[in-house]
Amino acid sequence: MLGVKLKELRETNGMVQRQIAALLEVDTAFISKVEKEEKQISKNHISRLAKLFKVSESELNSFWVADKILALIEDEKKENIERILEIVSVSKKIKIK
Amino acid sequence: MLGVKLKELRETNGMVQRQIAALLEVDTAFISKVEKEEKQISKNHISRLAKLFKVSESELNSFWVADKILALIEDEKKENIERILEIVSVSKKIKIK
DNA sequence: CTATTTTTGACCAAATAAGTACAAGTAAAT
DNA sequence: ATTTACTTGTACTTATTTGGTCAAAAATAG
Repeated sequence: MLGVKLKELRETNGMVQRQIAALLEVDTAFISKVEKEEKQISKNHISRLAKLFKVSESELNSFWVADKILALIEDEKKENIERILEIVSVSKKIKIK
Repeated sequence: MLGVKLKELRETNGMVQRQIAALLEVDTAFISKVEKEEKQISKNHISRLAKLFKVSESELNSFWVADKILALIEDEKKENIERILEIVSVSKKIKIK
């Protein structure tokens, strides 16, 4: 989710992975894996990326957390996921669209 | 969530922590912390607990995963949690009650 | 062709999470 | 009142995960 989004943002801004890597002070190989959703960036990179691409930091952050959740539930059956999200939303008193 | 549930199950079955600890082959102190939600049991203990208490394994498992998710989102603002769960449910094509 | 960008796989270090050790506390039973 | 069974707090160890590197291979562009 976030990886693909970051790749889109990078490309619409006409940048190459090396430039993103330089900004975050990480290896380009790592950026490649992030964009292919093989690895996740650490949370503290998000604000820099949001500033770079001029997008909402909390929106990027929401995708970051969503990715973590998706990793947690990836082996669960659909019916169980429904139940899990119900437990979470009830516990947090939240209604989901 | 799960810790409290396990404590209730243990008590309605008239058992003490030491017995649960013996079943899972862990320290009794650890069980105490699990019930106080200070630690989480590892996922592979769940089937043994489900059998012991004769409850649905997938229901216990759902609470286990929900606990993980709750830990992930505990610092997020309510509005962001709504957004995050929306992203997850859309991505998994799920409708939440 | 060759130079640059992206991808891959094996590996590593630091952080986090699961679990332990043990002392000390509580409550009940004898 | 003291033994016994059970629970909790703090601090420690161990296992697992995760964020990241390095070198080399594969695409892509010029």
